Amino acid sequence: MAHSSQDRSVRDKIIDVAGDAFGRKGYKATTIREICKAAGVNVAAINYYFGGKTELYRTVATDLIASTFDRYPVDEGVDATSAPEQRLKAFVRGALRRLLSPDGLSGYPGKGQLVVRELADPSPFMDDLVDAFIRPTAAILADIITQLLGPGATAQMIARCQISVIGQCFHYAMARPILIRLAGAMVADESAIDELTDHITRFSLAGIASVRRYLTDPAAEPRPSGRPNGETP
Amino acid sequence: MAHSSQDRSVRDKIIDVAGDAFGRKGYKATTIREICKAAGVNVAAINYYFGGKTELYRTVATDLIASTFDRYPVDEGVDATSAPEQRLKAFVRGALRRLLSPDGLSGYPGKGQLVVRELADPSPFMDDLVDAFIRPTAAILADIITQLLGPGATAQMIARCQISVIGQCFHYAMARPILIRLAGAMVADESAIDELTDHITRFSLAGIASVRRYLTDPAAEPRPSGRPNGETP
DNA sequence: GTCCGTTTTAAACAATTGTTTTCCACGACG
DNA sequence: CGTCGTGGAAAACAATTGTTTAAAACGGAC
Repeated sequence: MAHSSQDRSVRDKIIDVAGDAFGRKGYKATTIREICKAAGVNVAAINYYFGGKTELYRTVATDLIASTFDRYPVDEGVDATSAPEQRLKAFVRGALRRLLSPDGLSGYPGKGQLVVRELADPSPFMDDLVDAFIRPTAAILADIITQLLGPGATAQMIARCQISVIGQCFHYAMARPILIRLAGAMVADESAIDELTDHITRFSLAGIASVRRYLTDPAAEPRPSGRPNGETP
Repeated sequence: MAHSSQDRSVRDKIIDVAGDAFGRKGYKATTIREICKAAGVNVAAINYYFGGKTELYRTVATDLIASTFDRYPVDEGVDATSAPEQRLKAFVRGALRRLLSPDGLSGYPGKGQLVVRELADPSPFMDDLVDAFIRPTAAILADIITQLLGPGATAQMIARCQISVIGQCFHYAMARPILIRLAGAMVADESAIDELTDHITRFSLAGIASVRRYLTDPAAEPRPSGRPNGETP
């Protein structure tokens, strides 16, 4: 029987190396010879173990996303009975961890870029990934925002707030090449992620509250930002 | 003398077709034979007119971004003397137009995807593009946000608010494959862009105001969102 | 009409790609 | 010992790549 016992070392080594290569250069630009050279195995090994380059990529991508969601759960232990503000904060922190942690989905340079590439150039099995990981995650965020917006919120309002929240998180991962050029190296240790979490949560809670006010009273548009010194004329 | 008069038709045809191809499949996966076939020219034409595949790509990418920024200016005619709220709204609308307009930077499917790819896999000349287009744009947004935050805002605060604003805009372009799968087809006509502009501006003005309040009084954290019925106990 | 530079064409080129085939090593089991 | 099957290695394979070459077609100037 094939693929037993210590095959794992070879198989896993290939997956590990391939993740880095696919992440750094993309599917098409990555050659199996380059992967095999880095992994110290023969070119035939990939067809032997995975059946082809395409299947190897599917394995790598699925493994990477699954393990990342496993390591950084969506709700971070804050369940649906908590206050929505707490849940939002946990959600944001989880998203940032998945995206920005050195071992996460946008680790740079390396396998994390694979997810960004997947967005720019979806694989044939993008639908499976969306169903398995994105859709449940989006549902949780929708639930949180629905609570924050209160009754009367339209589906469109909820969707837009969802994107406003998740877009802030994603941008750090998606636009990393730009951000690095604009502001220098990005650090993503635990404390940096915590600070970003605070900012995005604060920003988003206020944004959602503003949308809620608009929902309640569409006539009253937000005032020109709070006065610096709280004197009211 | 080379490249005179009606060369433009051939050259422009190649640029047009190549933009679509590079956008749809990426640089590496796009073959010059495929471009030439679609353009109805010989394979040698690309080396003749552009000097090679790489230079063709550089031409296509630069042309695309430059023409888009030309068509949709950053400030949309609202200059630095206007109220920062107005300027922010104009900035957001401009960004959304550049990104989402059918002839814009993320037209789908087609040449627009090229910009998203550029972020996932920066070309050697990404630096030039950042200097020419991104940096000035970011500076304008930074100026607006600085005004909104008032005196005392740190560079880090400004930068984070910048990303919070632009991240909301970019997400519609970057995550389009996901958004389509989650919510169905995306429309991006003028009225849809206007509605998005209103949402993002409202959301962001409240977010920035909240950061400003935190700047003034770090102890007072935002309350758990406004009460549905304005009764105060 | 003739000439000359420009443009276009078809063919060939060398390099690289993913995949397949063929062969060798080696340990288990009868 | 012999046999067989599994895991791995080199080589060969067919297809495709970007690029170059060399010759033909074109179009105005004189």
